[in-house]
Amino acid sequence: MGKNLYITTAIPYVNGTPHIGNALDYLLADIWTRYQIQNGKTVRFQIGTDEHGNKNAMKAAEKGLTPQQYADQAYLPFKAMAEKVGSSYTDFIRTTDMHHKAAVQYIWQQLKDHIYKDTYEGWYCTGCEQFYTDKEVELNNGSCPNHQKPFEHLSEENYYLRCSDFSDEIRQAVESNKMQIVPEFRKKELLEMIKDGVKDVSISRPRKSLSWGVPVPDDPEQVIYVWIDALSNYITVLGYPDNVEYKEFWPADVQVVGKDILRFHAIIWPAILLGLGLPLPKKLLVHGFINVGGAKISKSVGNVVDPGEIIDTYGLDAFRYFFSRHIPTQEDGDFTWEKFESAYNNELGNDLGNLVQRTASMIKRYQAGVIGEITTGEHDMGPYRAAMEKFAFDQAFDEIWSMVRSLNQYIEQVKPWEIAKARDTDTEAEGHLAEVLSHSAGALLQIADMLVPFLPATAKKMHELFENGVIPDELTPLFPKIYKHTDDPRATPSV
RNA sequence: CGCGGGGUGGAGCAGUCUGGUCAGCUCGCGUGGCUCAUAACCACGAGGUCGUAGGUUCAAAUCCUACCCCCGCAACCA
Repeated sequence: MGKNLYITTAIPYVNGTPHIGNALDYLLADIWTRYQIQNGKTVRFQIGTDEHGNKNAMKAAEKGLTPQQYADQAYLPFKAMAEKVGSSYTDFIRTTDMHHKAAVQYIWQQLKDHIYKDTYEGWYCTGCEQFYTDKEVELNNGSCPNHQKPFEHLSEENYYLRCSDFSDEIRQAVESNKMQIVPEFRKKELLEMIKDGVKDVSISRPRKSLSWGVPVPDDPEQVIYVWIDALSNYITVLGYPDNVEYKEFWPADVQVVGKDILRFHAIIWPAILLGLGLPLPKKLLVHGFINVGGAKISKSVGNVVDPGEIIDTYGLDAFRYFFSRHIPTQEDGDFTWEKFESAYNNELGNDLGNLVQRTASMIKRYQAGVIGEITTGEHDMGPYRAAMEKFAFDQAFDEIWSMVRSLNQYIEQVKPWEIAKARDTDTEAEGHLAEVLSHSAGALLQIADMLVPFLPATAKKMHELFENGVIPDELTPLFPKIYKHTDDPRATPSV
């Protein structure tokens, strides 16, 4: 049985700071990974950084560093971010790794039959050192907005990858779900895009316009452009080509990508793989963007949300909770501090946290903390698993929460506090009470199991609390109330 | 007529393929209950012409037609 699974995340360009979109990538992949591990699978989970390109070279020059020196520090915040959101990644790849660079050149050579040289013509700004599309030129009335200089019509030599060689194969793979694009509407979008075939893509730049990158083999005047360099990380990180262990993990089971980079992953990347004679990834999970208060996140608007700030204030599990339940996995989602805090206080605090608290507290109060024989929860895991399999994490949470609600209702119905009182007069009450409480503990353990992929720390605390048979002396609330962005209902109303 | 997604009580959504059992869920709001618990939990309730206008049908949120509005994509924009 194929027990080895592989999940990848897009590697961000290090020119810039990690943002919440990167965090979402890491989080989604991590949830899936933890779920699979919980089910006994072996999972490789890759993350990494894209470190070549002009922008990095320019940044480096500004700081008086070599590009490599710059990259050596610029990738660290991304690594820190992945760790901050609790990503249990197994591999971190940098495109400046020696092995990666060598592998990229090897890949180029393998693709030679599909590579040709051609002349690219377009509008160039000498200030930006890059080409602009006709549309952009038109939009800016023919001169570069950054440099106030007219665009020049230039031509340069580029190597091209003949993606068109693979048009039919790619389309067929998408249509048949051999390479499944999730969600379905992204698949439609893509099929529409490639219905007339896929276009060839330029995969190199002259050294003069791209100084920082992997040289094209046998042509020192050309440097490999981002596509082959960055996309191939998904296999080079596994050791491709020399370490045959890669075969145990490739093809990837899931590749997590943002909606903005779907087409690179669904067109160029498959073309590269097909050219190499490698199988295509089984699934591309396309997630949406996160808005803040209904607006796009942008630095100029000043509505940038720092995942670190959320985590430092509310805790890691609270962050993971909101972004996996209230940001739909496959569509755009909306973040506001008010929504976040309300979900934290009401759902995590009241529903789950309080349930754990009241159960533990009753066991302590009525049975000196001794739980007795725990009845395993019997909730039907089918719908939960189905939701997990199709990356409907919000639906998985709905399942978990319906269990939380049921348990609260159950406790309300059987009223353990009354049974406890009845013990003086009723000889059967003692046993009945023990049964009720151990049933509750069992249900909570099952809830904890379902929370493992999402809220690992919370799940662990719940396990520790109930599975040893004895409730520890000190009970600390799982999610203490925090009112920084919403009104505190406990506050004395000002008259 | 570029392509795709969507418009359901104050907010966020499900239901639409396979018409009736649909007007549902969560949050918020109101009333009551309870006291084990993090002012929590439980019950009940108010609130919607299911974007608009036509049509098909015994019956439409669900099918058909037209229109309005929002959003995404439209290939080198990491």
